[in-house]
Amino acid sequence: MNENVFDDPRITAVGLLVEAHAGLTARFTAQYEEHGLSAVEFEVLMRLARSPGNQLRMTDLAAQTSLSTSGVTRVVDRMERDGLLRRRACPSDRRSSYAVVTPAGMQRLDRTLPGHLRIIEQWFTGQLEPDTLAAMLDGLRRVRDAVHPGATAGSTDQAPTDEPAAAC
Amino acid sequence: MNENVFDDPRITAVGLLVEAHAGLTARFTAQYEEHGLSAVEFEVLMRLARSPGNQLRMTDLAAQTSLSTSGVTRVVDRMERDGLLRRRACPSDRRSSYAVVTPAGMQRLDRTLPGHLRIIEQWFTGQLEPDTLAAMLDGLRRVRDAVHPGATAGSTDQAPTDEPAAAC
DNA sequence: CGGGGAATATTGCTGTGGCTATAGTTGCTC
DNA sequence: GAGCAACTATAGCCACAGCAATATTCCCCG
Repeated sequence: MNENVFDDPRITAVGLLVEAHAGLTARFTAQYEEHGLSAVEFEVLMRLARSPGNQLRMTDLAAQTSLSTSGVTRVVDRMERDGLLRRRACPSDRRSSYAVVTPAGMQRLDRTLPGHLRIIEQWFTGQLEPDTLAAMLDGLRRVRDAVHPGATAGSTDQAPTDEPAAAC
Repeated sequence: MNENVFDDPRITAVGLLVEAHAGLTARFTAQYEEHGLSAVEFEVLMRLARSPGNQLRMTDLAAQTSLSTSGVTRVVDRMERDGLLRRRACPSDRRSSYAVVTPAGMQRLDRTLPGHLRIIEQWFTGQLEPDTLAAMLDGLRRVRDAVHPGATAGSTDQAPTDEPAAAC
């Protein structure tokens, strides 16, 4: 039934997009692993490094990545074992703990980023105008927020959004 | 060390892109699962449905998706159990077996595609000109081929590329 | 106070997928 | 024709991540 749906050019576009998406994922993953990182580890490292003090509470880290809280627990376990991260208790709330990037972690990230940039340049150069790229990233971000809210700002109703809560 | 790398606008762009990429993946995955499919299951279904006879050898299916051959074995196991696919022995080569989409599988794909198209439209509409989209998809495909060759054509040196080898 | 509900991190269980070994098949060479 | 290398699919073992349950801590309302 419905044998020729795929002659529809829109369906072909879906195929191309899925294929392209898978290809980009594979490319990124390969580049991460050249530097001994998995995709989620890179994501974690980048999120932490973009945060004040290079640290984030476990819950916030989960909200800002594609991981669940239990996933964050285990990734941080591994990365702590590998010396890229360090756990730090929050003195003002003994439930919370912070994941902090170690110097080794920052160094690893620094080593990984140039190749990453190279992929992106090689990918976009001559294909998109900067304005179009900006618009596309905005569109993507909006789509993302519709599904995974709280990625760009603090996620909980507590307020470590600006400052990590005093000495925390 | 190197505390302020992330003030570099290029680094910000990397962050946005990674975030956008993760967001798009999450959006797609959520839509797949609305219809009881995982991302790889959708990929498999689409690949098979785009192939002549709605079928593909296990090896070729692996080459055209982001899965290994053992991964394909297990996904086909599940989808066969769910009635979306069917295994079919190849009479001319008793090593090979085909995965064929069942009517139920085609129906499932047909039900999933409209929502998928809706996401893509909602995502691109007003953001990109058709020419730019085409150029970007081409660029993505080139990047993909550099890492995961053999995705768009037959992958082995045998020749089921045009016709499924006689009665196969 | 103090008790109940919310929040936080972790652990057990399960499902999934990659890598490697394995068994069966094919084709090529001598 | 026999032997051998390549190919195909699968099974075993491992790593990884989500969901649900759990323990601890916090906060608020009485």
